[in-house]
Amino acid sequence: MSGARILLVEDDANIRRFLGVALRDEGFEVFEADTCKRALIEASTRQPDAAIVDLGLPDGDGKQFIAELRSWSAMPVLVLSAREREEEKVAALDAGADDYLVKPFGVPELLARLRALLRRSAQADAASGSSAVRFGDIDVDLAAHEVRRRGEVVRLTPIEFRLLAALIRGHGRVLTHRQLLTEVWGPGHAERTHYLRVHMANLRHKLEDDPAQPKHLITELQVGYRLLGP
Amino acid sequence: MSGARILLVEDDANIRRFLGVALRDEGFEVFEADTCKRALIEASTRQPDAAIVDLGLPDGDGKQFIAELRSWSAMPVLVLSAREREEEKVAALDAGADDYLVKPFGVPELLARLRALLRRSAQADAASGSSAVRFGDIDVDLAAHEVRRRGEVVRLTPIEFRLLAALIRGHGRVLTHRQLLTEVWGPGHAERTHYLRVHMANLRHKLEDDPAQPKHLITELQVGYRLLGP
DNA sequence: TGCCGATCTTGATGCCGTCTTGACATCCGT
DNA sequence: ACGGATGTCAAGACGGCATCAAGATCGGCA
Repeated sequence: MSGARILLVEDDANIRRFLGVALRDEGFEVFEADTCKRALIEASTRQPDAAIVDLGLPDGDGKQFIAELRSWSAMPVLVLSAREREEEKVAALDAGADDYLVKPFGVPELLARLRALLRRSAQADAASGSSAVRFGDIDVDLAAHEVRRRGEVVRLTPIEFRLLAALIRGHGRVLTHRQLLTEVWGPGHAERTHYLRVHMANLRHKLEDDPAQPKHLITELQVGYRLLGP
Repeated sequence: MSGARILLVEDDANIRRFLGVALRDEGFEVFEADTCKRALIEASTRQPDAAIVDLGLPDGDGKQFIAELRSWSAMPVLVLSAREREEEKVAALDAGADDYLVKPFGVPELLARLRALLRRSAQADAASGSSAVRFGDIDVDLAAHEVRRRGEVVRLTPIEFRLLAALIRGHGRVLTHRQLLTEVWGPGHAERTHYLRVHMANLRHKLEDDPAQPKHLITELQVGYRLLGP
C-alpha cells in the first residue's frame, strides 16, 4: 500500500511540516488541514485512505471531528495527542479512533502503526465489492485489473491497461496528449505523441467493434482523447 | 460486540489470571495459552475473534507466533510487552500485529483498544467469506493449514503457503509484486521481485499440471500475479 | 556444541512478449 | 488539392520472466 493518500490534521505548523515530510518520504500522498472544519472538507474531497489527527485543534475538539467523520466514512483514524490521561485515550478510541499515540513519539513507530491500519483497511476494501465501470459491452474492474467484453476476458498489455485506466479516471472529459503521456509513461515522455497513436490503436482493436469507427475511444483532434460512456 | 471470544497468550500466570478476570468481567469469553505452540493450537481450535499476546514467551518470540498466525488467519492481534524500544514496536507491528501496548498499562486502555480492534474486524467479517477454497483440482483449507491436490496432501514450505494464502485472499484480482512481497516478506523487501519468481515457480511445480502453462497461478506481466478460480 | 537436512537466497542464462520505432497510408480542415 | 495530424503495420530492440543450480541460513537432533 505505498502511495496511499493520508490526511494530516494538525494545527502546529512546525509539527505539520515535519510530519508531512516524513510521510512523503515514505511515498505517501499527503493532504494537510489545521482546523476541524477544514479537515472535514479535505476528508470528503480528497478521499484519503487514512487520517492522522491531533486532538488539540483550535476550533472544537478532535473527538468531534472523528465523530463527524464516522457518520459517513470508515477510514482509519490515528490520533496524536499530548494528553496522556487514560480517560482521554479511552474517550478518543470509543469515539471511533483506531489508534492513539502520545506525544512525543518516534516517527518510525507512527509509520509502523499507520502501515498496520492501512494493511487492515486494504483487506476490508478488497473483500467488499469491486470498482466496476461499464461502457457499451465493456466491463472494467480497475481493482481486479480485469477487462471483459461481452463477458469474455480481454487480455490487455500493461501499457494498454494503464492507458485505459487513465481514460476511465477522466471519463467523459477530454484528456490531452500531454496528460495521458505523463500519466502512463511518466513525465519526460510528454511529447512522444506517437506512442499514444500506436497503443490507442491497439486498444481499439481489442475493445471496439469497428476500430476505424470507434464508439468509445474517441479522438479529439489536435487535443487528445476521451472515453465516451453508454 | 460483547461476548466476543478472546485468546489470551501470556506466560506469567499472575498477569494471565488478572487479565482473564478483567476480560470476563467485560463479558468476553476468554481462552488462555502460555506458550507459542499452545497458542497456535488454541487459535485454530477455538476460533477466537481476537488475540492478546505477550511478546516474551518461553518458547520462541511472540513475533513468531504472529507471523505463523497471519499465514492463515486475519484475526486482530494486540501485543503486550515490557519492551518499549521503538524497534521492537515497529518489528511487531510489521510482523502483523494491529496494536502494541507497553507494560505497565491501564486495563481501561487495554479494553478500549480491544474494542477498537473488534469494531474494525466486525466490519471486515461482514464482507468476507470462509477459509476453505477450491480451484481446479486443488483444495485449500487456510485454517487447517492444509493443501490437497486431487485429494492428495501437498507439502508446502512456509513461504509457499503464505504466498498461496495471500493470493487466495485476493482471489481473482491481480496482486502487485509489491503487495505480495510486503505481505509475505514484510515491508522492506518490497522490491525483491526475484523472490517472487522463484517461489512462484516452486508453487506452480507443486500445484499445476503443466507448470509452464499455468491455469491458476497466472502471471500479469509488469504488474504481479493473480489466482484464477474455476 | 557440531552436524545434517530442508528451506531460502542469490546469481547466471535463455526465452518470450511487449514496446519502440520508422515507413507509409489516410483523414481532416483550409 | 495540400499539409499537418492521425492511423496502420511490421520488424527489431529491450527488458521482464522462468528456470536451474549453487551458496547461505536456519532449525532440529544427537
